[in-house]
Amino acid sequence: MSETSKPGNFITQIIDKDNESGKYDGVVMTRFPPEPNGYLHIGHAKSICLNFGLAQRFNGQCNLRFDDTNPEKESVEYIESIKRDVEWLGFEWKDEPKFASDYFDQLFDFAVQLIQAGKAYVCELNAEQMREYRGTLKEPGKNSPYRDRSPEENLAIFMDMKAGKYSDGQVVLRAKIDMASPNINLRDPIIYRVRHVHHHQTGDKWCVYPMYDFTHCLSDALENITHSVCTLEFQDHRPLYDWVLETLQTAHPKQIEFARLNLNYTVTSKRKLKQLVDEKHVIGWDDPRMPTISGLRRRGYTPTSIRNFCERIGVTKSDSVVDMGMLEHAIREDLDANANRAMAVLNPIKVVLTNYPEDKEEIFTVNNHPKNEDAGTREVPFSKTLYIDEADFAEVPPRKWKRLTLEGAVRLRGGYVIICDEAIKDDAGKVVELRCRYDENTLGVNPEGYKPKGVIHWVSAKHAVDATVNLYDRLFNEEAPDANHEGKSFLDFINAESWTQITNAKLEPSLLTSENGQGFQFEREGYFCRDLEEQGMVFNRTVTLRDSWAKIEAKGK
RNA sequence: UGGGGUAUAGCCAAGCGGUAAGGCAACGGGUUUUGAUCCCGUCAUGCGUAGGUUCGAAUCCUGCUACCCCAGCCA
Repeated sequence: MSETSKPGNFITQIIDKDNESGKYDGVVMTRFPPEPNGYLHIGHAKSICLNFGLAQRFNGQCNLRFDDTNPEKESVEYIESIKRDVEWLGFEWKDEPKFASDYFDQLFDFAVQLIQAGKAYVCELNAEQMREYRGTLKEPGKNSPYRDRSPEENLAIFMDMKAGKYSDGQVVLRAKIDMASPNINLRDPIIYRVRHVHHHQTGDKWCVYPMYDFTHCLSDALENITHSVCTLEFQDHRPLYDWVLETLQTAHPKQIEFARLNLNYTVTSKRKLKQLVDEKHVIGWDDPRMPTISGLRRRGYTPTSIRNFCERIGVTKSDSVVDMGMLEHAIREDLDANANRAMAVLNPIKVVLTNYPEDKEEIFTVNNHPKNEDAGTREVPFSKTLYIDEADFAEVPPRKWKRLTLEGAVRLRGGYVIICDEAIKDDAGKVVELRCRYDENTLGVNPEGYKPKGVIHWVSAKHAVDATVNLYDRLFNEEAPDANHEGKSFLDFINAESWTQITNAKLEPSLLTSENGQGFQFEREGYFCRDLEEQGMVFNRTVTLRDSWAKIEAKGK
């Protein structure tokens, strides 16, 4: 049995069985094999956690392998981002990253072997003819007229293909399997095509490139992978995976498929994410609203939270849609336990303490974390003029209101109790300033026989640090933006309010020394992180706090 | 009768013939200088459906239904 307390899944059960039968001598080898044609997203995180997690659990190792057989769509930018994201998630791949293109020579030799064994042939049908000959889902295909060429002739042409004597699309190499197979993948699948394009790793060495089905299984075999874990849509490819390895008599990893991650209120398809970037619906792959690893990182998600999330959603073969609330829970859980608290006023309104001396200043020492004393304390300056949030004052308070109101008292977090005497309004009737009194006997203690119901956050006006704060919300206002909505594309469901920028937020001065990427809880507001890229005071809202007041308020109406 | 898969609560998910774990969400209540956290409690006589086998079935058998994937020289 596996030696870990972490919950298993159907794959760990399979490996447990393999180990019991001594099938792999107990040495488990997995791999994470992205094509470098985009940035990694939360769905990849599931696969990464699974593959690297399996290796850890069974004292094995996991390779990072770039499945780079279609160079037109790929780039080194993507390769670099993928390495960075896997590392950031906290995983270590075995040795150097691998590339399917590292094996192009060997793959070519394997193809030659197939030709010599009469198991592959060069076909000159064009794409359209190929489709016709393939048959349909319900009807068998028919043999290509080129199917019975001699191995000698096939080999000669294949060599010419490699030598560049054919143009793109003119000829392909096909495995000779069964055109009548009910599994379309077995109807003489193409294993090599001619593509006169530059490759980011091999340059201009090749003008023939192997297809996924031929490459993947052999790459796995060459790397001595024991368990090749992939997503459900490859189930139908497994017979082909097995056919290639059996025919070529190589090592034979076991392909196991699991259900890919779907999250509601977002999209997790590289194609759609790329479209969002290319058409500038977002500012880039790392836009904090994107479900990409880099977007989540910039949003303030931690590696721990993403790993916990992946562990919690489980691994099965049933299609499912995980609630975004699960992901949000994971980051709240981590940040609540580990992020320092700070005060930030997002929509400031001025408060003047009429009975507080004009030039007086005090410094309050405040705990950085309500439970974790090791987090230490910080100093928060106090003075006669403060900012509080607009939302924390109501001239006519609703039912169950606990915040500031005319003639009402409220505690300033970490400071005094204040009472509001007057609300000054502008010509439009909007409250622009509050005149309040403070109770000098309430610092750290409650007034005799009385306890204010509410506590609000604040910042000393004189000491406040101006900041830009980005408030993010879900990118789509439809649960299943990719589902079939007649005549509508997922772009039609982009949430216009997914990004709100506040440029006049007031922060407590301790935040001046924060670092890029550092996460905080702005008390009573949510979790925020200092933006990774911007040099100034720019904070991104990672996620709001749970808000039971919103529910009470909604009920009252 | 193309082939391959999957069905357990609003969502995710354990379960592997012995009488439905856990998490998220939701809903009550308690603590609280964050309407946060935390704590306590409620939430499937029911496992897609209809039969069958069995002392006993979510688990085994049979039939049905729904949903997902496959006809790229993409992965």
